[in-house]
Amino acid sequence: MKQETRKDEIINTAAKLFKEKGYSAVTMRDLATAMGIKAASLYNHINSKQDILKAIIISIAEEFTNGMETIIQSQDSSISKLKSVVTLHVNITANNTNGMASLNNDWMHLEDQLNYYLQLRNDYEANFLNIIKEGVSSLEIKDSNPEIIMFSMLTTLRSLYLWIPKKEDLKSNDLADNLSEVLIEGINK
Amino acid sequence: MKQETRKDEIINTAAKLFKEKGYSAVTMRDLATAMGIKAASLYNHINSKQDILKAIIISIAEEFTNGMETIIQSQDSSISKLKSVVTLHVNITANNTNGMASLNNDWMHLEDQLNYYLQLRNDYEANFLNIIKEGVSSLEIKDSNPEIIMFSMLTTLRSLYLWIPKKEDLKSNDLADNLSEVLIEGINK
DNA sequence: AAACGAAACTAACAATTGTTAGTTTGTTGT
DNA sequence: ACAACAAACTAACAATTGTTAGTTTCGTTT
Repeated sequence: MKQETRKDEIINTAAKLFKEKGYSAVTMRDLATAMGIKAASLYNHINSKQDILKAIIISIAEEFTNGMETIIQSQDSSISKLKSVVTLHVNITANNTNGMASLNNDWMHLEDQLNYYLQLRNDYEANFLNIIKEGVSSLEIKDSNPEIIMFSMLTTLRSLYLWIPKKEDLKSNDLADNLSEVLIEGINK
Repeated sequence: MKQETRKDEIINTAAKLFKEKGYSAVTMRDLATAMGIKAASLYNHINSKQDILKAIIISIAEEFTNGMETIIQSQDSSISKLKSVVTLHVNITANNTNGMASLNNDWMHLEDQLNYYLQLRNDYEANFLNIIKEGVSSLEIKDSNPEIIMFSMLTTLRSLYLWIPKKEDLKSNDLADNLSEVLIEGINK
């Protein structure tokens, strides 16, 4: 663990506030109050409000990109790859619940980095969809509409940030296993 | 179809803008420009920005409450009830895609009506969970964690507003059927 | 023609926004 | 004791916010 700088504290506090009210509704004075300082003091550590959002979102988006890269390069079966994707989401979300809220809800308020973010997201979804299509080809996965399958899985995974904090008792591994079971095997007996 | 009043036009336009940038980031001047008038003119038709949000969210929330009421009073099997819930979400979302975005993302900016909204949502989720638990009891549904099942289904259904506009070709009935299949039967062959 | 009402307008307001400039405080290493 | 530096402060700014007051426009009804 690297030691947390004052800048990191600000970014983490901001992520928490952004989760509660969204980027636009959080003022620099709100953030300063939460830090126990005055708004102007924040600028000793950060360049702008926008820079905070950028720091929160882009780092997580790149984590997903890197994780997906590893998964598609593996020689696992499609089902096994999908389970890895579930684990990837559970792990990243468990490590940065608040940041995931910004990624999900405030990405459209990115300015300079918006196109870069969208490119990462599009690539990620294309890779996700490919895993499913390969699974259909290799007869591992039912021949349903692959986009519906991806949509269903991805939206569930994207909403984990809302759910993980309520279930602290449930270990990450257990959650990933249970989720994989529900998403892949279904619920019908 | 009742004929659309000017007030309705404003509310619908607002819902569209709220979907794109969120309630807090949309100004009354943005809304006025989208309507082709000046900001002050909006107040001939609505009382406040907050009232617009209220009008969007509460009516949809009550639609869900009423729909759920009908479902739990039926004598259908648990699986059949779940399929009805899927259909309920698909229909309401298809009818008011933009409003669903506000319901999902901007409910926390409700002021006077926040507690009422939260009560409706809690009751809805409790009913949803009960259907699943009854299905487990009656051996219709696998004995997985019922909360994980609900979480997975509900977050997928809540995200439909993002997805339906992209798939105009897919008919509502087909979408509901496909989604039920994926959510209930799983994807594993 | 007169009156009415719906719906737009101009002009302004008080409050809040993100941010900057310049200054003070307190700790740390020499 | 002193210099250096990180990190806080006060005070202010220009722009933007939701909203109000009062007025004008114009088609419909009397």
